Amino acid sequence: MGRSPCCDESGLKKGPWTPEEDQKLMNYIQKNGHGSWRALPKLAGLNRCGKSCRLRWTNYLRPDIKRGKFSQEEEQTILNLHSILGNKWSAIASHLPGRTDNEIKNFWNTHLKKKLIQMGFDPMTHRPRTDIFSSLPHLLALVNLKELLDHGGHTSWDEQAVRLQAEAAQMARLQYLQCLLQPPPANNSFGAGSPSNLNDITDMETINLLSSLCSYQLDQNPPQYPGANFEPVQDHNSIPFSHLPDLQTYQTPSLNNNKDMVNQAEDQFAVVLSQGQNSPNNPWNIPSSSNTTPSPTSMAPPVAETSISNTMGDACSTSSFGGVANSAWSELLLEDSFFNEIA
DNA sequence: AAGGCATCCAACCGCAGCTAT
DNA sequence: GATAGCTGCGGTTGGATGCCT
Repeated sequence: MGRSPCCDESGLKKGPWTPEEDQKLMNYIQKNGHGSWRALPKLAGLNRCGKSCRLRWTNYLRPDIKRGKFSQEEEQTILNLHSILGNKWSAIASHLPGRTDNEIKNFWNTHLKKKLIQMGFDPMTHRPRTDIFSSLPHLLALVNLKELLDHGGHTSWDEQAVRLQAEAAQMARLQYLQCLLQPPPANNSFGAGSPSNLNDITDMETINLLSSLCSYQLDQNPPQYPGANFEPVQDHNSIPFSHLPDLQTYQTPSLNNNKDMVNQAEDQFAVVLSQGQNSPNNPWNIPSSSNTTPSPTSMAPPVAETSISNTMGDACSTSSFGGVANSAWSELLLEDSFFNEIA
């Protein structure tokens, strides 16, 4: 497998393109097509290597390139596709007309990745980070500052630290549970401990987590996730992804009945398990269509995921965890109000 | 106003896959 | 099958710009 020597050749210009060079390249390609990139520079009268010409054309000069800020829809598409495809920028770009792989890659690295990290999600797996406790000192500092500002510092540091540790543990449980409830990407390249197939979520640990989660005393001293003090959403139009199940207002008859919540969630698992991996209720079914760009009306998750997530949402809205632990967590990354609170 | 720092993004580098010989 | 050449892709770099002190 030989490497192209073109860029190593001396005497060829490198660096930013001048308007004159752009014009030469455009004129040539519009007349003749690019043909062989290696031969193109000479034919077009450019002192560049073919690779540089190709890059300049595909990333900048191509007439169908869309410029400007990424829309929220595009952001969402990138998030969705990246959760399935990983760093396959060209594949992702093929679903975003007018956007180049380079542009998407830059956008990911400068915006979306940071959002995920700050939210406590692993940008590679799109799942909650398991090392949540490593960020505890930072969270403690944030919340302590907030407490001081809100309440004049009536709570001691130790008391807050103890409370926050309990809350962080609870949140870790929530995130882990949510991790289990999410479908894995196609290549399934997660680290140790991630569920690799449906059977992996049937263990007692999952059920114990559910029980633990639901037995938490939500009505007494509801936990406060730093920066996530959400008021119930009144204006649905203010949510950028209003097509999603509304977790704040969704009500089940068993909202305050922990036992029913556990039963409901376990029943949901049972349905999925009894119907097997190919069940339409199985949230682990990955859409096979190559055109995965979601339309607003097709964004609702599979039945099982919706139901369980709503169960989670009930608990979460009661416990002020709302924005963090629902199954549509990625949508929240785009909700600036939420993100700014965290930051 | 000026210097330092952070962010953005166009462009480069090097590897991998494919095809031709 | 081995080798060479070409293209595409993803990671990284560095200059330009903006922001902060």
